[in-house]
Amino acid sequence: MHNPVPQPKKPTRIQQEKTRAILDAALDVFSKYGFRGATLDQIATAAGMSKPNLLYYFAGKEALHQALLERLMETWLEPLQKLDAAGDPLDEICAYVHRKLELARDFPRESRLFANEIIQGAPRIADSLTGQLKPLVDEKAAVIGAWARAGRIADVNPHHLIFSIWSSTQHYADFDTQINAVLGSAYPDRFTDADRFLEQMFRRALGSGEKSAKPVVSD
Amino acid sequence: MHNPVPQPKKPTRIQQEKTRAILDAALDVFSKYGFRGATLDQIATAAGMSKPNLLYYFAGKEALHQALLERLMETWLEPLQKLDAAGDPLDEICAYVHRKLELARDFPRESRLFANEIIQGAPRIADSLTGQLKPLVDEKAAVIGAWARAGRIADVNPHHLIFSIWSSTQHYADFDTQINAVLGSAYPDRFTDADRFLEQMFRRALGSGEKSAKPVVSD
Amino acid sequence: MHNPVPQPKKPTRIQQEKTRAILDAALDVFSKYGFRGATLDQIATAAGMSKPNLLYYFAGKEALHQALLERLMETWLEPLQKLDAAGDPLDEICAYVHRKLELARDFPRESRLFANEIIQGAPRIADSLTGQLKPLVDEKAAVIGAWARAGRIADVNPHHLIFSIWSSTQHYADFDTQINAVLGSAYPDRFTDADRFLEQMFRRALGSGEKSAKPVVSD
Amino acid sequence: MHNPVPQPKKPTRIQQEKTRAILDAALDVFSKYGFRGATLDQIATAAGMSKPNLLYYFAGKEALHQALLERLMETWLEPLQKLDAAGDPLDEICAYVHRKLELARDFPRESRLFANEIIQGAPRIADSLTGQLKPLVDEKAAVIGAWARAGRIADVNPHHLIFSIWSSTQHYADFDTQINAVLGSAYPDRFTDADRFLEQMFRRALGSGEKSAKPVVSD
DNA sequence: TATGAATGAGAATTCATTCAT
DNA sequence: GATGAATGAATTCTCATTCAT
Repeated sequence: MHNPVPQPKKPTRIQQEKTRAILDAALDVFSKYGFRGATLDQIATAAGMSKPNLLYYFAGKEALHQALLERLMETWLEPLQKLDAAGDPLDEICAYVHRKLELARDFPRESRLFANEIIQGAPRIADSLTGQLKPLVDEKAAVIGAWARAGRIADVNPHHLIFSIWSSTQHYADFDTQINAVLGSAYPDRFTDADRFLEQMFRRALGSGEKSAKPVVSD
Repeated sequence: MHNPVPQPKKPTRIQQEKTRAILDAALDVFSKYGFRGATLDQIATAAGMSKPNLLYYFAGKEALHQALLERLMETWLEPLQKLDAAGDPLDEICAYVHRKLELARDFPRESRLFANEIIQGAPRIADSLTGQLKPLVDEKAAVIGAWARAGRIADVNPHHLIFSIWSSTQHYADFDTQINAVLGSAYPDRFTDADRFLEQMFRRALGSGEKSAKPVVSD
Repeated sequence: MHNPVPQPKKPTRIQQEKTRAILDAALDVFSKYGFRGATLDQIATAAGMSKPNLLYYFAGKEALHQALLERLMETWLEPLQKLDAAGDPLDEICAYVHRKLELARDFPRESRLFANEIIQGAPRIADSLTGQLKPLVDEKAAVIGAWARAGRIADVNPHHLIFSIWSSTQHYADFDTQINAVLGSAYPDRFTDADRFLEQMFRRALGSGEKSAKPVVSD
Repeated sequence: MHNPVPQPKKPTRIQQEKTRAILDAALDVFSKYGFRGATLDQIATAAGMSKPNLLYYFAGKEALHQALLERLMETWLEPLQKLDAAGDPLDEICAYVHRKLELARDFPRESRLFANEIIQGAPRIADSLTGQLKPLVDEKAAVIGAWARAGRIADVNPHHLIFSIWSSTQHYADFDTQINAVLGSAYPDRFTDADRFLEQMFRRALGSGEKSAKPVVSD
């Protein structure tokens, strides 16, 4: 009965623009208020259109949220996918940390949307977690585990290492408000410092002890 | 107009019990669904009473949420307050990590309530952040900074160190669903492994290089 | 989440009255406009209360409609259930016709509600049709069939006889508007004439030929 | 303001085809869901065109429904019009029954559309009922009445006889769902049996008693 | 003609809060 | 203290209709 813009062929220019505008507005609102807290009114207003018009492009609130999450998942998995078993262990891991931090800096709304969803039990994304995320994490954890067993990095639990990378980077997006409150808005360039700190931390934590090839120069 | 609890002097036992039950139920529901997603019906049912009865004890949804957050703030600040400038730097920091992880394990609902609030811009807790949290963090950051400058720990940015401790520990409460999805429900005792991993990580990251007093033997 | 008047014990007086008023109003409106055509606004207004108040007693439009249909089914089956295999065939059948016509006269709204539901494919009552109605009809059709085979009534198809009784009696309720238009509102006492006509018709149709025991005196 | 079909002179073939398609689709949908329950979306989809396109041919939902009813009325009156005062009374009446049953078999959607309209108070067809239907019925009732007074058929109330013919035949279209539920989908050829039954019934009911010219042999 | 786009007027339902007992 | 009853203000979603091309 609903007519979700039948575009078996090619989406019109106007469709693309509107869709983009809606998704952007929805990301804004959902990431700020959560699924239940967000209202279509807010989103429609933010997207510069009427509510029925918004519903002309997306079947409903749920569908809109879903569309956001789906687009998000790819972006979210990509940094870890790039972790290369053939690369230098420490460099690979630090590069991963770096990419994740960039994501937090450049896509904080996406990060918060994701965080909101997970915190509330992932009712709308649970499948992707076990279907896409888990296999990828297991695969990369195996890579890291192999590095550790080979003595190329310190002997750490790979899964928990990944968790600590996730949390310490995403924190800058998700808990932005708190960081602002603590650092003050005058604090310049928190991401540069965060990047430096995290690289230093993970490099030292994982470096195989005494022979830290690349001594981190902090400050 | 509203008469929260008539006698400020001695709250009846019944009053205390009811209040306790309501706060517990509210914590359950708010932490799971967020402020807007939670309904007084859910909370009242979970607390085993009628909605009007609940509203006899708390002036409204907002007030109930506020009460939870206020109680929470103390608990939340305590571990950091215990960080002792006079203690051994590494031990103090590791003890802090440990206490935070215990909080995440023992009070995951509180952690999620807090996370929900922060992610959504802390509309109801902003004052506490700048009024209570910031001063404390600044104070302890100064302590850590002094340790670093004295060469007693590695030269790290104290604020970002604190952020990384917060995030990597709270992650086990806030992103519990995701961790479950990745580790599988069969994974035993994730907190033990997390504790071991985090201690190892922070000890290596902060240890002043070659003379790591307490070499952590994981596994 | 919904609190459909938790009356595990005994419904309050006020509950009974309101429930009664709502069901009555709903019958009015549903029978006149069909399920989709009826609005809760209409029903609530007709019941003399606000829409949310109505929804305090019934979980929703669907549930309200369902409640009506369920109450209806009993009433609707009763006349046929009374058809007694041990009675005089013609008398039994004529009594059934009579009872059905009385129902049409006294409960036209119920009849129209039922008709509306059936005409539209019985989406909300299909189960009752095959679960309750069919067995009963089959049973009574067997009785009639036995009478016919025994030569106690004319040899008619019992199922189609039942259909003709249903249709010719319910017609006076369901097609009331049309009958009014044809007969004019001045026509007195259409049910008396209908009763006389139907009794005559079925008696002659079923009477075993020449020896019509009870000659019908029409006019 | 609205320009239904510009050229009243020669409707294009395309116009005719579209109009036909729309009316057919509308009949489908209206007869199944009632006026309020039907949506233009459904109808447009069923007619294989867009909603605005449909509205190019018909001024609105109301107008479309009206158009259907008007076309219907002729078809609906025809069988009764053919009742010939000069024919054999019993044969004429049975032929009428037969034609009505054929209509029910061949045009069940039309029958249900009509039934829906009447049951809901005929808000959109009341005029036709008193303007066209009533005169015709009165005329034919007079014919039947004359036959009865002349002793050519049993002495029955002509109007109620007509009602019983209407109801017992249309029942097979309008209450199709119920009949299916009772007879089961395996029941073959219900219209043949219905025809036999109804002919038998009306012939016996109207036959002038002892000298039933054409004894009906059922089964 | 035809259709993608847009919308205002409902309609169902939810929910925090108030009232009365 | 406690609760059944009630409601106004949303909030999501539907749908007939209109607009612009």
